[in-house]
Amino acid sequence: MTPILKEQIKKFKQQCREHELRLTPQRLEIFTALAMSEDHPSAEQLYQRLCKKMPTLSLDTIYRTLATFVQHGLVNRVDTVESQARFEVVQAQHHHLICEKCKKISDFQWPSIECIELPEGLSRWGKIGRKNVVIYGICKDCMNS
Amino acid sequence: MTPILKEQIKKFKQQCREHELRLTPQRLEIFTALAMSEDHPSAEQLYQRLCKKMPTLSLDTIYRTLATFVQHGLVNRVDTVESQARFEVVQAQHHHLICEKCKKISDFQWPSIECIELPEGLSRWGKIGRKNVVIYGICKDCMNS
DNA sequence: GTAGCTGCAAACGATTTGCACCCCT
DNA sequence: AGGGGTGCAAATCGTTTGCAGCTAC
Repeated sequence: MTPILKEQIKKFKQQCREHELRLTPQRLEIFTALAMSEDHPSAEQLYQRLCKKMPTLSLDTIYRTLATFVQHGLVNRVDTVESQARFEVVQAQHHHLICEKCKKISDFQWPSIECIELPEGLSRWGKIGRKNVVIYGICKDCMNS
Repeated sequence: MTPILKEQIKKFKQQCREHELRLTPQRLEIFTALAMSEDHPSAEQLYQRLCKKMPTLSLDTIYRTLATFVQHGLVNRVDTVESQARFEVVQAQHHHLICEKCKKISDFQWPSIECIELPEGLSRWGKIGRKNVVIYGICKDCMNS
């Protein structure tokens, strides 16, 4: 358990209190598993990772819990063209690299994009919120195989 | 029928020949409807738009046809967090504005992003392909209501 | 104590598939 | 003529929901 993870869990517990969400063992396990994952897992994948440690946990609870977390802004649902939804713990603003072959999603930071001038006329569209860049490509692993 | 649309259809027919896809009335209608749409419709929406003009057309055919088009690179499946997939005819590289309230997807061009330097270290990930920016916000219509 | 959670099972919506017939090439 | 394409209906997959019992607060 890294210090970063500890910090995330501490913050999670606090956020639960703030949002009046009960801190159940299931929620804690689901959040922890998601925070430890680097691969933006689907609900199904989280279920498979957790059922050893918590055999009574049901897939429905994962779906419900993730939906609750997303609603309260603790977790992001990641946009992909896949049929299964993928999730990540909300962290600092970041962007995604998606390998078109193995579909693996990796994160990267790109703070300077916030300073880049958007095309003019965009402000006519409405209120601009967060920018999210997705770069598609082929990851190193897939290039070597 | 605008000249642009005519041109798109001409190109579409040629692409069908190149990819050895049979040019059926259904495929032509589905492609045309999608090319005329500005709103990145779902399969269901296309179905509703087409069943007046072509009452025998089935929803399955739309799904199958769209999948075929995506496979052959004539159509893009657009990333969203919605349960329904959305589609667009492949055009010049462009990016998306998504209204967080009404979920409407609009296009915008941003050619200069290609010239912007990516964060260093990204090339270590693998081969970089296309960049896709999604900006979330609130569109003018939703701000006024 | 009680409202919010959970687990179960059944329902649901989007998409896919097997099959027989059709029609583009 | 023949194989790809279509329409129909049934199956599948991811996800959601109703309900009864449980538990964190």
